[in-house]
Amino acid sequence: MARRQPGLSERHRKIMEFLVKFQNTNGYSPSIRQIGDSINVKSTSLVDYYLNQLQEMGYIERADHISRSVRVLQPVQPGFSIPGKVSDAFKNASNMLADLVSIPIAGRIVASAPIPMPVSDLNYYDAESSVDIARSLLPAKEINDLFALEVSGDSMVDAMVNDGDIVVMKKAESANNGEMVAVWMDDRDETTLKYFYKEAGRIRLQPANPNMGPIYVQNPKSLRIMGKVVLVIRQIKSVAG
Amino acid sequence: MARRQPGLSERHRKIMEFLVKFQNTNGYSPSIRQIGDSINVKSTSLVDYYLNQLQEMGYIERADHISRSVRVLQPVQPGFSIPGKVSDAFKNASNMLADLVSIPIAGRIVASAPIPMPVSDLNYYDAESSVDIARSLLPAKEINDLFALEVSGDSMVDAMVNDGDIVVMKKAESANNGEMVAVWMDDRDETTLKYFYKEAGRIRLQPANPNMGPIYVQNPKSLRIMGKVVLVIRQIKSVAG
DNA sequence: CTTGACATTGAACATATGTTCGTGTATTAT
DNA sequence: ATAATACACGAACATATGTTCAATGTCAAG
Repeated sequence: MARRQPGLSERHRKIMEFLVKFQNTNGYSPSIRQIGDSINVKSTSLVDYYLNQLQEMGYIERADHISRSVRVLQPVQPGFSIPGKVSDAFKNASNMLADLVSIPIAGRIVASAPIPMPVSDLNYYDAESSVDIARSLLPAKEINDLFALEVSGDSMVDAMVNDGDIVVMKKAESANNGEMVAVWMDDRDETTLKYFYKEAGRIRLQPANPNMGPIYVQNPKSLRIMGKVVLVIRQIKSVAG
Repeated sequence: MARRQPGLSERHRKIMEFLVKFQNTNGYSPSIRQIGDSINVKSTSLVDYYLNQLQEMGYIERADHISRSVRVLQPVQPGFSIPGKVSDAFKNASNMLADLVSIPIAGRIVASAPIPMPVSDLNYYDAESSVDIARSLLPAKEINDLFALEVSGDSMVDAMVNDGDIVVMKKAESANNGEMVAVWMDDRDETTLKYFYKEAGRIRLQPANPNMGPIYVQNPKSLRIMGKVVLVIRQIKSVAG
């Protein structure tokens, strides 16, 4: 069977090069078909195929169903590798541009109420307030579906989260083992932040604070996952008891 | 007949602001309808109308019939307008410099050892490792003397700081009441993070966790303040018990 | 040679998105 | 008031653009 070489093929490189060039020239990204033209491929599906690969390899990022949403994350070194200085400069240039991500603060998170979700699926942008985060602090991909909440009250201390902290989360309705999630528990009528573990016949919610015991939930339906926690930020502003 | 005010209306400003923000967040431009949403306008034609005006005034540029092709040419200054050159300089300066601050990670912070301080006073910029922080997250002034430490072990849980967290601190040998400091306590032989309060005849060290009691230190000399804590960052990487 | 993973094609499809147009409502100069 | 201009709405439209699928080609390992 045919094996694919690891890394980038010639086509991959050409696409990356084209993306950068096009973006540089026009200020926006090319469409699938335009990318196809650049490598003499007439079928859009093949381009899609390549783009998916590039995305999986972390070179680009794109938003589903959104026109011209391809972004170059990682510049590709042309052909061979270029000695240090030059490629460093390259890298910096691209860093400068893409490094800040602005995340809307959707509201406050309190133990006694479900968490507010950003209005509509879209990245709604009602000024309001937002936090700027360096992209390097975020888990690489998927900058979409991120939103932030400000923690209100001391009820999350067992999650190692304090009053005033800012929690950056990603929208989600399910979670994998070991991920920290914001969940609403029907039977307790409260929202908490816990590490999520699906075990035989039950779900274990483990507090971040290693000194505290887990909570077990037998009925998965009494649990509503609101999102995955991605980042917690605490700005010390000289306060506290 | 109705005359239009020269310059930008409130809506124009909002649109410009939205364009920049959206572009910053998503890496591509918004669609006409998304722009509409941002200013609570349901008709796409009106947005088109505004965009044409902005284009004529030279603030943006767009390509006919091409999705999400709006580019911001000239940033809008809040309030009044600043003459050309100056605002250009402004733009560049604020974009390139003001946004990101790179802070060196000086080492690890453990309860059982004094904290490592950055070599030499200079903000040495030697690869090693560093964290990028949006300037907006830092207490405005004095970006100098900042350094970061990675927390090792669970010994800081009563400071609401967990294993793996990154603590950004500012060099200091004294502190004001209410500031969170990293201190080395001679008699206990350990480093901790606590809120600092100088009281009559003693010093009170208050843990961040509101459920825990303070520590009192009678002899100020047995206490060495290493720095003030400015920011705590926790990246959730899907782990834990 | 056969097989199965990879590569490619072309076409159909769904919808996201810019454009146009007819109409309606303010605002203000004359 | 009248008229001209600016602002606003929403629907209809055309098409630009991403997605999907079935079919076919390719090539190296078994």
